[in-house]
Amino acid sequence: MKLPPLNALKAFEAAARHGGFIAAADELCVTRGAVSRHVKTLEAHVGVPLFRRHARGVELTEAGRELLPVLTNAFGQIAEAADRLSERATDLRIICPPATSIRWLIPRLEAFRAEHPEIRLRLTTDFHGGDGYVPAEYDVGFSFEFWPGRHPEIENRPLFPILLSPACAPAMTEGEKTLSRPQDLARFKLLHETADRTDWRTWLDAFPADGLTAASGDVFPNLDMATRAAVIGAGVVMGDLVLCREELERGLLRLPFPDRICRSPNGDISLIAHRDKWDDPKVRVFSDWIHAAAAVDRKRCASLL
Amino acid sequence: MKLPPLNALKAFEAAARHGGFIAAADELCVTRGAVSRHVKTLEAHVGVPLFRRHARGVELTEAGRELLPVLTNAFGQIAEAADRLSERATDLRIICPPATSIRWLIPRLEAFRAEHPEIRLRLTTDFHGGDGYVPAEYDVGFSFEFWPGRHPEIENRPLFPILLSPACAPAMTEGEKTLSRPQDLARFKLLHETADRTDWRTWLDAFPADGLTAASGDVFPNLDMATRAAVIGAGVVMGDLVLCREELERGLLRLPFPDRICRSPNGDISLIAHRDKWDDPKVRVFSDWIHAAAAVDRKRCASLL
DNA sequence: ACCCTTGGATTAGTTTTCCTGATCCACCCT
DNA sequence: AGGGTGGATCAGGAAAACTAATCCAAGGGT
Repeated sequence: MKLPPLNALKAFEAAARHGGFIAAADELCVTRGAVSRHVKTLEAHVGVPLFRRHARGVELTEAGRELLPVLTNAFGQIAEAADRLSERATDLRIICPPATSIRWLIPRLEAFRAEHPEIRLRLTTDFHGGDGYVPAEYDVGFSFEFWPGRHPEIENRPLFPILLSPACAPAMTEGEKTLSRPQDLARFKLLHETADRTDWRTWLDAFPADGLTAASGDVFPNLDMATRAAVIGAGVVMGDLVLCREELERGLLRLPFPDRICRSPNGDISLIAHRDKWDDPKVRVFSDWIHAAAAVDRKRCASLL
Repeated sequence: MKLPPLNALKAFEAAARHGGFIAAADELCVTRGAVSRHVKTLEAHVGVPLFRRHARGVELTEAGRELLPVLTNAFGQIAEAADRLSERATDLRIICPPATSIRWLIPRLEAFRAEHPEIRLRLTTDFHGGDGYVPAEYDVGFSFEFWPGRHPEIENRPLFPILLSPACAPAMTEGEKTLSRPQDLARFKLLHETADRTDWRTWLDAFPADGLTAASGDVFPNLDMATRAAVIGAGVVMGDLVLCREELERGLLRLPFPDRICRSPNGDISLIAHRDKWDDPKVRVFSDWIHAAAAVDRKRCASLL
């Protein structure tokens, strides 16, 4: 199991692949003499000739023909792995859940790209898989501040709070059958961002309403879609005041109970990353930039409570 | 697809596998400083740290953990291929058909081994496959001098002639129903070394006997077994005078027609090898030795005709 | 038959890489 | 606090790889 000189192997592989020493020398940016010597070294090491020399070019021997594919394959795998690693150095891989991504992150990313063109962003808009954020696949993620069972080596840095209050289309708060008291909610469809209905449960825990539970209503795959459903009058969503700010400002959604705002028990929306990742310069740049952007929302939230 | 420095990769692989630079340095027979430098070179090349340095030893980063198995696998494949090539340098791979092997080659090989302990022989006793002698698998082979469809790059070097004459157990040539004239063969079972019965057809072409054809008789997988069947009185084999010489001398077989000896149309038993193989020193040594051994039989044959 | 081109081998001398050995440093363990 | 372990660093020297020039053998073209 003693490995031949690796550079000689590389030279042979190039020569065999090209069918000539000159072409190989060209690829390796050396002279043909260097290739010739490398091949000779390798032949001396394994003890069998790998090329049959003719006046006009070389031809692989049986032994050489056996060796070539192994080397081409091995070097290919190595090059591929090295490339993947290099991508880590330049690319910043981000994972962000749908609503936060489409409503908060993406609108801000263009400015980041303009300021830091040297960092190539690769955003995945999705929930974290069953195992949560995986350091091997993503450099940073957006998630809750608190999450049961999160790996202890993963650190989070809070961005802005999650403020919850029911939100609905303006038409619902007008006319006869208006939505003005919590009890009125029983007459409307509740819109849930998850099947477990934690959104409404949390709010109803903070502000109980007679006989009202979170059990009823329609379920959506994420908060963005539940919010959009509320905009088109399908029901009342448990709005995230940061993420649905635009609809509130444009009058597409209204808060029927603006003094009944509670915070998610999962804490703030946060940047999460493996302990070591924070030392990575591109992660530091991104984190700093994102925190500056989030500071605006954080201040807005403080004025709401 | 630019490959990192290969020696740095090797150093990293050893360090990662051992979990420490000192152990790696030990394996590579260098100092730990050298390993440290190699790893640093590699890290600079791919742009990401591969080890997390602690006061007490190192630990792979996510990136390093991704790279290690690729390298271990790639180097393993290379080492394996290199080993196989090295075996070609020291081993002499021979293929020889059964009768020639057991009756001629093997009895002589022990002497060769004693004279040339530096050459490791690997003998395969079998017929050549459908494609004939394959240079990729065997250095030299024993075969007929002439063989239709043999690759033109394969050269043969004749060893000794194939002399054919019927042979049978002594009892058959004695007593009443004796085997003394060719016509008497009709009363005995013919023993064939192949299903196509070329052995007897060849001899009957040379020495026709009234109404006698090679169509009848028992078939054996090879000449050795057909000859052994003749010794125990199962019938008359078309004996190869070189290969059944021992039985003839010990009186276990007799030639009922000692003046009716013909040569095989396939020419002599020969050493065959790919054109280039003959330049290989160990092939040359073997070939010279075998030809010297065959010269004895060649001379004996000359006196028989 | 001649020359010319092509492609590899060889070699002396230089550049580059690699390694050593010493020293330094950080931390753990007692 | 101090000894021990494991890695980082650096100057100097050994080893390797490379270049450039030259040589050589075999086709191909005229």
